[in-house]
Amino acid sequence: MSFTILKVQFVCSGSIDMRKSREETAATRRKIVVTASKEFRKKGIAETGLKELMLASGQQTPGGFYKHFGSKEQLVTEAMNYGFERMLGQMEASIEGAHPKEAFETLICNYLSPKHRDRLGEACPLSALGSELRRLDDETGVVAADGMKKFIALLAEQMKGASSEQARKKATAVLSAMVGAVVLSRLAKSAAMSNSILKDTREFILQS
Amino acid sequence: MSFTILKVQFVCSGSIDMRKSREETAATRRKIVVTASKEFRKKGIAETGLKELMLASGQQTPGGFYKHFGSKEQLVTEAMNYGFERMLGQMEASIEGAHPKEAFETLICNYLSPKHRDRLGEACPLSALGSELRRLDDETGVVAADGMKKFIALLAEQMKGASSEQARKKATAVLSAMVGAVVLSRLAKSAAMSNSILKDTREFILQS
DNA sequence: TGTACATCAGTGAACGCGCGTTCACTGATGTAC
DNA sequence: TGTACATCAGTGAACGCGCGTTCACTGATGTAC
Repeated sequence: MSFTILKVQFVCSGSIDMRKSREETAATRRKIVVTASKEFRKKGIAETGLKELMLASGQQTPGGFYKHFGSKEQLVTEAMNYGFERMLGQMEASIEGAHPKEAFETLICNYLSPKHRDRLGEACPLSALGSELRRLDDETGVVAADGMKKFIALLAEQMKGASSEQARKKATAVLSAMVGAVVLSRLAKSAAMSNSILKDTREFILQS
Repeated sequence: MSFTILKVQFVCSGSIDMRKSREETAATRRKIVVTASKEFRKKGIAETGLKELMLASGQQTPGGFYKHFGSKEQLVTEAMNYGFERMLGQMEASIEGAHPKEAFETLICNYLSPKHRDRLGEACPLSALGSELRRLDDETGVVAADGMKKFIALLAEQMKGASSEQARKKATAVLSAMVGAVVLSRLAKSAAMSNSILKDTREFILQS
């Protein structure tokens, strides 16, 4: 048996190590995007400060932020992009190999679930940030609009019975109901009301 | 013919009149609530400053704000209350005397219209502020949740064919689709896409 | 492979700015006689 | 009804605070020889 010690690093209380390896730098950048993506969805974009974000990403001070991004706006764009790709990726994974009808039901039931409602950090950006998205800069707006289009396309693909035009129209309305229901369920003041918004909308869509 | 001049007031460039009559004071307060209600919906709550709000309400400085309200939060609560009452009042007025089926269609078509989408200052607070509402203080949250409940009840009333329980369930899902569609239509980057979101959702609801 | 030096990720303090809020002041309104 | 005085809506400047952003500095990493 043989061990090769590539690197031994002692990290003390204060700031010891300065410049990081390229690998570590890339990891830090990724960490910031992922953390931002979650925090923005949880607390809102304007309400999430860069200092807080850097601390949550394992940094000790906010100053290093601008070694990775040109501005907060740029991070918002990247975080939004990551959020949509992550969500769409998970949705695609959840229906891999399933038949269209079953796949459609899986997508709707996962989206309209208490779990999705409650796990804001991992939630769909459309429902988590909905009304805020229209006020972001152009580039981020395009990212959000593209995410929405891809989501509609994913839903439409599971409607093999209908023509592609009919499928797109129904998928559009279904996504509207999904997003609205999750937004409203997070607004409800009682658990019963909140759950029933999800359930009523689920049944409405699946019976249509 | 006789004229009775009750009051002649010369308003010059600077600040001339100090203390206002009770009537004027009440008018100022009302103006602030109405202005806030519109600006919050247009630009977001965190993004709308008190100084800006006071200027838009005809005041010269922000200092007088606290003669009317204890805090910005209190104004948010009142503005939200006003916004919901106004919207629900207009909706009820729009279907006065109509038969249920026709009334239902009128509500859906007005809500899912380009006019409603574009006139943010007069829009439904649920679609204008949607995802922001869940982060407001408790009192405002209750106002929003009550507004949502009243909206569902108004929709349910127009479904005389179904049992009251069935009506409530369908109304809940229909409101979800309405709110979601308007949020998404404001996110779309092309007019065609935006209009089709409204149209597709309108047809989906009315065919259900 | 070993040494000398440039690079640059992260630190920590500072910057200007606009926010919500406070306050001394003003003077017409409203009240008491 | 007329006069004297207290009230208080609105003014305008100031407050502390946290924000996004900048910058001189540090020292391990990565590069050149």
